[in-house]
Amino acid sequence: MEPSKKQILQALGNLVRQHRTMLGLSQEELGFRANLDRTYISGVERGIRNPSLTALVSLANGLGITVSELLDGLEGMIAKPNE
Amino acid sequence: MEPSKKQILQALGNLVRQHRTMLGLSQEELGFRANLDRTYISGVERGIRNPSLTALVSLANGLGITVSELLDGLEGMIAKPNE
DNA sequence: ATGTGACTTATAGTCCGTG
DNA sequence: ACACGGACTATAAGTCACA
Repeated sequence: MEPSKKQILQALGNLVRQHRTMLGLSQEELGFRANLDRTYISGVERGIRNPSLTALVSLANGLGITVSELLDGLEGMIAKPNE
Repeated sequence: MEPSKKQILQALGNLVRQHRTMLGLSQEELGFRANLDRTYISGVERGIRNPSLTALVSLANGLGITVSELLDGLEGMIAKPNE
């Protein structure tokens, strides 16, 4: 089964928020570190933004991790009804 | 030092091509598996496309790996003049 | 089988605000 | 500190014909 776009983006949002709060950062602070707009971070965490690879690298950078680390476990976070 | 957009996209292109050829797939076959146009795959491998997260997931899917696995080592592939 | 240029439509990403 | 919206510009998505 192909994961839906919505599922993918929500999984990303959860991962970003998880990492951000683990570091005790505000969305604003992460935005500053990642060179991305505050409202954009908000959109990513809410699962309504679909960042480009370069934006993902910026995000990971702001979180002090690699993009591979940021996305680790993403597919596993997607609910699989029956498999 | 912040990696440039060009460096990031070329690193991705190398990774995709690496994985694809390792599987003995043509761009066309990968395109079919990933539900992406053949010429889009070509653009990604040449580093002139900046795929969204959802496109990256499609690509990884077509390669039979996770998006984290696909992007593993990306930052390390970027030349670091002096560090 | 692939590289490439061109093209239209969708959306990434920014900036201004509000509660 | 964050969710959310409107409006905007830059760029990604997706496809095509041709070398």
